[in-house]
Amino acid sequence: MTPMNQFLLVYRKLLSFHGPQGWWPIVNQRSFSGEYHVGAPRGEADFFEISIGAILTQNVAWKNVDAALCRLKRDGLLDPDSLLSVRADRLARLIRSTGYYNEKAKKIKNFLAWYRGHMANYAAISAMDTHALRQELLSVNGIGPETADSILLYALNRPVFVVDAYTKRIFARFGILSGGESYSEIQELFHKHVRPSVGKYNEYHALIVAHGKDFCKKRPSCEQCCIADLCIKRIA
DNA sequence: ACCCAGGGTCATA
DNA sequence: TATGACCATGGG
Repeated sequence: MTPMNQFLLVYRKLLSFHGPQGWWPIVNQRSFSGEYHVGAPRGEADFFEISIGAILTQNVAWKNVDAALCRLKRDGLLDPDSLLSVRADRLARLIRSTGYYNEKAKKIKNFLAWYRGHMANYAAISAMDTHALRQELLSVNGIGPETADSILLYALNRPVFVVDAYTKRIFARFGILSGGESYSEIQELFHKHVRPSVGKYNEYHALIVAHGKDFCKKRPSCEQCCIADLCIKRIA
């Protein structure tokens, strides 16, 4: 009997301990197979709102992003044409709560320029190959690997695993990773060991973030942690 | 008064 | 390629 895939084992433990996280469009219904149905983003509006959210949430708590998105909606600005025409300083003021607001206002403008430029409209994007699309996103100044993959997974329903600092920290703590691996090396491991599934990748990343905030912080507190038995470097 | 949050870019060696 | 400075608010 082969030992259970560690990546799947951790997924199951995190899911049963924390429960479904309800990140971007999720229905949260259990199917008979035990999978979660993820509400696929439908159309340009979902794609756009999730992409802007992915940019705004860089290195900041989601709560602050939600407030900013609400302000943009309130002023009727959360669509491509409005955000293209709004002045950068007004945009920055509206997204103040997300921190780095001047940088992020530029990033949003850069994303929009790409979106409206060189044939990259929604129909073209939807038809694009995932790898080519990822390269396109990475070419936008302000969109790095994690944001690009978040957009691919959560806004465009592509089976791409999103790696973040928690992922590295948690998996290094029980010896699957050394801690020195690159983003793409870690991503390849997940792609290899977790069968491609938009729903599972969606939930897994959200669970890792939830777990990281509660337990596997920089100053860890492994008591009551559902994967404490897997931790090699257990502190306190 | 710290520390951290659903990162990324740029300059430097 | 690998660090370090920088961006900056809000909550604990």
